[in-house]
Order: sequence, then C-alpha cells, then structure tokens
Amino acid sequence: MNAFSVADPTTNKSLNTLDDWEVAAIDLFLNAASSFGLPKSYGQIYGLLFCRDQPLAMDEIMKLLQISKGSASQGLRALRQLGAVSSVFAPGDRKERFVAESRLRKLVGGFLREQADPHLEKGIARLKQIESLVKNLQDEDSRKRGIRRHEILSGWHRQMSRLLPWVKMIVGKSDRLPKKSSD
Amino acid sequence: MNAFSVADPTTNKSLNTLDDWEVAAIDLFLNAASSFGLPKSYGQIYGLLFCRDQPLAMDEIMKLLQISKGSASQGLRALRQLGAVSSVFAPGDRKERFVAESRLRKLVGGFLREQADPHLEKGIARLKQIESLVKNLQDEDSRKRGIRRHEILSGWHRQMSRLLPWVKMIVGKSDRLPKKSSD
DNA sequence: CATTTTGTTCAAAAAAACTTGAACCAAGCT
DNA sequence: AGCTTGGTTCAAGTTTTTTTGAACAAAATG
Repeated sequence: MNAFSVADPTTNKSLNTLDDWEVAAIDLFLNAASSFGLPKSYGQIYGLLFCRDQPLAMDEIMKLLQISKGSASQGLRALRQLGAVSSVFAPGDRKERFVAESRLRKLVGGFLREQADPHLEKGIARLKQIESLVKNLQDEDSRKRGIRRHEILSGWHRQMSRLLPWVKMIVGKSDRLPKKSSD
Repeated sequence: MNAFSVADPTTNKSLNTLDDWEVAAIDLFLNAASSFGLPKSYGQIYGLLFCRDQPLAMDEIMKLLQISKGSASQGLRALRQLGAVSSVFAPGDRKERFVAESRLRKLVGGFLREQADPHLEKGIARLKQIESLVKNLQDEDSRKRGIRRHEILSGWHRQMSRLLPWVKMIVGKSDRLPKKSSD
C-alpha cells in the first residue's frame, strides 16, 4: 500500500535522503565506532538515529545507509544490547522503530558494562592461572621473578577496577547540556 | 663469535624457552592488546619483555615468540613510540636490546597521548565541519535539529577532554606496589 | 673493499573482521 | 490454510588488517 511515498513531493524529504551534515555526523560515528573496536556499520546506524528526532524502522535505516538487512539487524541488536538504542512500537503498526540514546552517561555505562567489565572478569581468571603456574616453579630465582610479575599485574588489575567507577562519575557530570528542560 | 651460546648447557635455559607462566602472561597481553585495538603481535612482544628481567634482542624475541623479522621490527618500533618499551645497548655490543616499561602510569600516558589525543583533535575538526554545514541549512526545523545535535556532540567532546587528565591522575596513584625500594 | 651483522621496508600472502543475501521463522491478515 | 510482512540467522563473499620474508640499507669487521 502507498506505492508513491518515495516520490511524493509533499512527504518530508528527510525520510528518504540524508542532509550533508548528517552524512558528516554519521561518518564521525563510523570513525568513533571503529576506534572503540566496534564494527563501522554500528557507528553508522547509531549516527543516523542520533541525527533524527523521529524513530526509524529497519527498512528506512537500510535504505538511508545503503546497508544490507543482515547488517541492520545485527547492528541494531548489538546497539540495543549496549544500551545505545532503544526500540519503540508505533501503536497499531507492526514495525519496530529505533531511537538513539543520547545521554553520554548511559552510553559510557553500557560500553563499560558490556566491554570493559567482562575483560576485567577474564583478567581475574588469567591472573589466578598465572599465580598457580608460578607457584610450581622449582628454580628459586624464576619463581621470585614470576611472583613479582604476578604482583604487578594484580596491581594493574586493581587500578583498572578502581578507575571505571570514576569514569562513570566524571562523565555523568553535566551531561546533555541543560536547555528545553528535560529529565 | 661465540657460536655455542645457544646450545651451551650452562647457559640460563630461559634464554631459549618460555616457562608456562610466561606463555600464559604473553597470552594475557595478546588479548589485552587486541582489546585496545593494537595488533596481537605487539601484545606478545610486550608481554615477553614484561616477563623478563634481562633486556632481549630482536632475534631472541623472534625465536621465543616464533614471529617474523618484520613483525618484530614493526612491533618494537610501535611499542617504543607508545613508550611501552625502551632500548638499551649493552656496551661493546652492536645489538639493540629491549626492556618493557612496567609502570602503568607511563603505559596509560603513552596510550592516551598516541591514541586518544589524536582522536580528540580530529573530533574538533569534524565538529567544525558539521557546524558549518548546519548553518547553511534553509529549513528552519532542520537547522534547529542540526544545531541541537552539534551542541550535544560538543558537550560530549568537552567531557571526554575533561576525563583524560583524571584517568592519568587516578591510574598514577600507588603504581607498581612498593617493595624492594625502587624509584 | 668485501663480508658479516643488525635492522628496516614493503609487496604479497594469510588471517581476521565485516557484510551480504537467501533461506528461514513467526505473526498477522484474508 | 495460504499469503504477506517484519525480522533473524548464518554460510559464503568481500574488505581490512596483520604477518611474512626477501630485498635493501647502514654500520662494523677484517
């Protein structure tokens, strides 16, 4: 139904094309994503949603960014998992539509929760493994050296753990400049 | 000269083989490197040097880690650039030998300087570009939206900039547990 | 100066990461 | 039930990144 919406001149054109500034912003997020170790398409999708006021459906995202169904689906899933997008259902419409989370605090929190915390967890296991291997060393000097290294690594681990809460704190301050009173 | 050192049984065997705990530690660094967006071989090289008290030359690193000349050379260059390893010259020996920096503060500092700071710099340029594109928009509502997004991004940029000094501060505290009085 | 040692460079090979699209599933409609 | 729509999955294809190793350069040796 409604086969004309694409060419209809009365339709908001921003539904079918990207403004230049949007292209630039999307590119910014594309680069940001890869420097955080996330696939570029995640950055593009997030960037597009970030630019828009209205929620977008998957097929609109695919068309605007020229990416495949698979990328869109996987990207949206991952972004939701990170808490970077959330979905809304327009009443009486079966399509799921997406909006970007634009509070830095939330974005950072999600990233730390999904990426940093698991690494720290794995780190604990690895440290234990190293510790037990070191304990079994026969040679006195080698064992001393191994113990020393294990101590250093444990210290690093502790420091990184202490750092993360501070990151959340500091980034939380004065998020999303006040204006047009909201949350 | 000295063609025997490799096979000499009186030589410290750790010059030719890796202990189990060292293998585990190297693997830890391999994983850490890739989660920081650095090639795995950089992590291996750093990890090996981190484990050792004595400086190692490039050919020893190649043999112990079974990596190519090219990887070793490039990895060592990059690690030196990051301030993660430094080189020493044994007097009367033409070989360059390498040691790992093991103060977390220095490692983090180097990483931020080489990786984070450049990104923030580029961010400024991108933000300016977006700002100028937004200014030229004709449609009132679109321009408002663009301006709003630019403000949000500027706020994020500012917050990230404020964060980095704190990271250096916090990580600097009580680095390299005291013991055996050093620095 | 020819040779050996040490280390760099870079094009090509290998490996890893990302994207695609067709097959598939589930839910709503007629 | 059969058809259509919205969405997921995953094997295969593409792109990007990393590694390799042979050719090269520089410096010491004899």
